[in-house]
Amino acid sequence: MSMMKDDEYLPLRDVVFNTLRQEILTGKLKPGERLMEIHLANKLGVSRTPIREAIRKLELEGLVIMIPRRGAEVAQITLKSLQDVMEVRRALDVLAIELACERMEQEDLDSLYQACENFKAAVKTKDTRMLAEADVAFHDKIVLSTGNTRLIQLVSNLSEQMYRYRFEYLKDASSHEMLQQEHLEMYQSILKKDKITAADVVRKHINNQEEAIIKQLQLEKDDRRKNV
Amino acid sequence: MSMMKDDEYLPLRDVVFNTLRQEILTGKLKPGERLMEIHLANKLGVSRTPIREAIRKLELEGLVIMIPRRGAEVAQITLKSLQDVMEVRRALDVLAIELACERMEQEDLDSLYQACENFKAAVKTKDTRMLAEADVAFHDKIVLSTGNTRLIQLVSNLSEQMYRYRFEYLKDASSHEMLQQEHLEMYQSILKKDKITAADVVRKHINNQEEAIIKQLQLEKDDRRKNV
DNA sequence: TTGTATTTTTTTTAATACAATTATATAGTA
DNA sequence: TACTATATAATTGTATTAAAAAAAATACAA
Repeated sequence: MSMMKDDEYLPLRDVVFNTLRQEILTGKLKPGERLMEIHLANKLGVSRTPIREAIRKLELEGLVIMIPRRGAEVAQITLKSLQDVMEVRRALDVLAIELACERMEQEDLDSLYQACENFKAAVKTKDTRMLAEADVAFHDKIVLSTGNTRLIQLVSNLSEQMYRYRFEYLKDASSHEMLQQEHLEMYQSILKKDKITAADVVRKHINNQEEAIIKQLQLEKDDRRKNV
Repeated sequence: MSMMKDDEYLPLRDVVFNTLRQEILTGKLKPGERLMEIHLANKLGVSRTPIREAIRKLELEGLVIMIPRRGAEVAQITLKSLQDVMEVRRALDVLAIELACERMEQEDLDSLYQACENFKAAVKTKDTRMLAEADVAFHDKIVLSTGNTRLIQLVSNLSEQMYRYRFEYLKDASSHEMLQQEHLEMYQSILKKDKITAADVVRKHINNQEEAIIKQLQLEKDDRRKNV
């Protein structure tokens, strides 16, 4: 009698997909690094088939670049690609918060306030990982409240991709206070159903992040120049 | 048949991907229809491997729903899914035209005007296929002029998905004049670099389309009720 | 007839085998 | 040395095979 918790079955291709995705987002797999099938298959203890299927999905997500008959490699992080992502994210986050102003129920609002508080607590701990999670949780609540499946999917995708850049940036403690303040402003404007202010805050929020990340990228570049 | 230039080599998986995608978008493959590997492999004269890889990509695009160990089927068209897509598209098309106002060069503007004229010509022919192509061409020019790779990818994806709904709707000749008029207004506002008007026209454009498509969906529903 | 086991078939999943292509190393030549 | 040609190895692309699971068909009992 197998005590079946078999509900949690995930095809190997999806396990591989999630694994590779995570490694790319956190930087374990570096930009430009080649994804060789046999190599990955051995490393993960599976055959090439699920590896290939996972790579197809990563390709469509833009995390991986395919060159026919040469294979896949981790997409580069460039200033341009960052700006492209941010431009789109800004538009979608503005849409999300505008819809949230229309559609959030009292229950959602309470839960959003709680997320604000959680972020505040995370700032105090200075644990980057917790901070990142609290930040994601806050933004997720807004996007989820729109009820728009497509939007939810796209934003979660884009914002996860940003972690390729953002994770480093969150280590800079000087910005934490500001993030916290902006979260509160977002909450308040949604509470007042004030779309215009809400949109402004979001834009400011994204702009700040973009700026901070660009600074980070610049630093890395300088480092490379010095150290190599 | 190897009459294709070696430069234009496309892996079978991509050929299959494009083929299936097109069949879903045009409705040859109907919502809910199962995509069975051996069947498709025989039909397209390839092995199952490229079929599977193509299905993974369609899955990520949202055109196909995967049920583990049961297989893939064509995603359903519902009023909700249409509204979700349109909500996102509206935001991204507004972004695109705003960026176009900033970034279009004289050359691009001329080419956009040409696209307007082409659409006008297509309206006269009353050939739905030509009309659809001319419409896509016009919108593509705007999006491409932004130079934002990510945006280009997302919009092309979303707008193609709309063809699942829109193709039928374009058969309704009564809307053609209006579409043509709206294209011209877009061109003119980009020419004047008038973001606000441009954004308004785009919103109106999308709203009109959404409305028309909803009407179509409603009709189909009524038809089914009567005929079955 | 209805409901439940049991077997068979179909289908997906995963691994493996083979072919085609590209990258790399080596040897020969000017 | 620099360059080309050729052989060799590594890697991707495609097909096939084998295993696992689900669906369908069948048989049997109430």
